Amino acid sequence: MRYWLFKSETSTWSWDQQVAKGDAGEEWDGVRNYQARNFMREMKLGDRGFFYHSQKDREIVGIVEVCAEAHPDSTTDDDRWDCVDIKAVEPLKKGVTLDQIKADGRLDDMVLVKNSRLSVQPVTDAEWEILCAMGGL
DNA sequence: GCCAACGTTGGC
DNA sequence: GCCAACGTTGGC
Repeated sequence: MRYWLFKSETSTWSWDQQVAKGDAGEEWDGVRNYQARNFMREMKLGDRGFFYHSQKDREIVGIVEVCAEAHPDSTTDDDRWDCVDIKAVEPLKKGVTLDQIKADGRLDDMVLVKNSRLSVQPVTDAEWEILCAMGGL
């Protein structure tokens, strides 16, 4: 299984909205970036990811699971854009902020730190372990 | 609200 | 195929 990170601005699509969808999950649509799309195409059922709130909060708030592999994005007719569906698994006991991540030292190579604009990105096994621990899981 | 970084578009 | 112009994202 591989690990990922999904970024969303709170006012656009929040963790609470994701949780409200339950096990049915929801399309991670609206991505119009080739790198992000390519990562979604690599995702497999059961892969897990962090749900990150960008802009105002800037913290990882929960864990999600891929519940549908890449398919056409229903919000556009442009066949270049695919997306996956994800469902909420559990919230972190304590959110992990970008400040904490930058201060840690072990996480300096995270895509979140190096390429802050990429909205869907891979997370390594080591990074996953560290972040789960920081989140109280 | 500003601006740096990045990606995309389109003229040549 | 290069690169200038433009638009968007997201940290600060």
